[in-house]
Amino acid sequence: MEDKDRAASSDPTADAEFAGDTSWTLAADDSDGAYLFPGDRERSILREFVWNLEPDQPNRIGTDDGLWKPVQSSLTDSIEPVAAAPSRSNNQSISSSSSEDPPEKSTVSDDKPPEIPSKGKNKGQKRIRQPRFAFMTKSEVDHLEDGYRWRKYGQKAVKNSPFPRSYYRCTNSKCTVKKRVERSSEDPTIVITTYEGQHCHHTVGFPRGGIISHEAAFASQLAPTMSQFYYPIQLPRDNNNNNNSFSSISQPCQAYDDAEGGLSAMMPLPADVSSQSQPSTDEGLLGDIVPPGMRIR
DNA sequence: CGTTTTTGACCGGCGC
DNA sequence: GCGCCGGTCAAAAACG
Repeated sequence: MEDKDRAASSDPTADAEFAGDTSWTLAADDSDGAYLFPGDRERSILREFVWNLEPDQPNRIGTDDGLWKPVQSSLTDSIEPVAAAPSRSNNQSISSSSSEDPPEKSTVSDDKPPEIPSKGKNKGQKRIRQPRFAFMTKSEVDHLEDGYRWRKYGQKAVKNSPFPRSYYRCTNSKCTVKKRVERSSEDPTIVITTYEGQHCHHTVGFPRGGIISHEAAFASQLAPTMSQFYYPIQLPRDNNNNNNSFSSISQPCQAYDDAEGGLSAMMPLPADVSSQSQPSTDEGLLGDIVPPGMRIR
């Protein structure tokens, strides 16, 4: 059916040089101000990925020079990650619900009765999305290196976009973090990366330097704290941004309270990361990372 | 040979 | 109820 998928998934290896030209924009939940995007499509994409982005946010600031500016959403202090589930009627907070599955994702290994031909995953069990956030990266490389290892588990054609969307899962068997990557249909040089969940383990390290990347920090710490970490200056609403809310959404692979480390295996806090990761020479990984609004090139 | 990617099918939610 | 669409599964292929 969906054979349009394989459309033009740009060869990542082709233009490695372009990887140096990488700037990014973050879309977090409104707790720090939402970064809006040049096109409605991207905006809608990110609205879906991100909690609480106003549906009708009128103040989209997409300047001609391509500068995307942080916009204060009208949602002043609803940093509740509860709204992660878009428009569902369930009002339970995601606090302790680790989305779809029990840790091991119960692959086929378990007890899959042969009489169930379909992928009868936990039926009736409503999927509760984990906290997500997305950010945009100007890069020719689709899948940016972030210090974690990902396995691709799916690719779908995106409606109204020539570019497919790729789905990745953290290869750590105990980690349920997912990531999806797609290109902006309006600006093919922009990669929209969305993380869902939080890592409960360290990065595998980088080939050069072993620096924890910004993206990794994104993935593990999620929007509120992270954005504070990255744009301490740009955030006008820092006082509103009580990071306490973060604690409620950061669940380091809860349910994995095993020897692997649990909390102890968590990523360092962004503050720590900040002090040790100035990826000045990592152009091959995430490229030059600049704060939103400081687009390079 | 183990791991990852590819890819068609399936499933569930949502809008009409 | 039906169709669309996003997300996931899983077998097969590709890769190292």
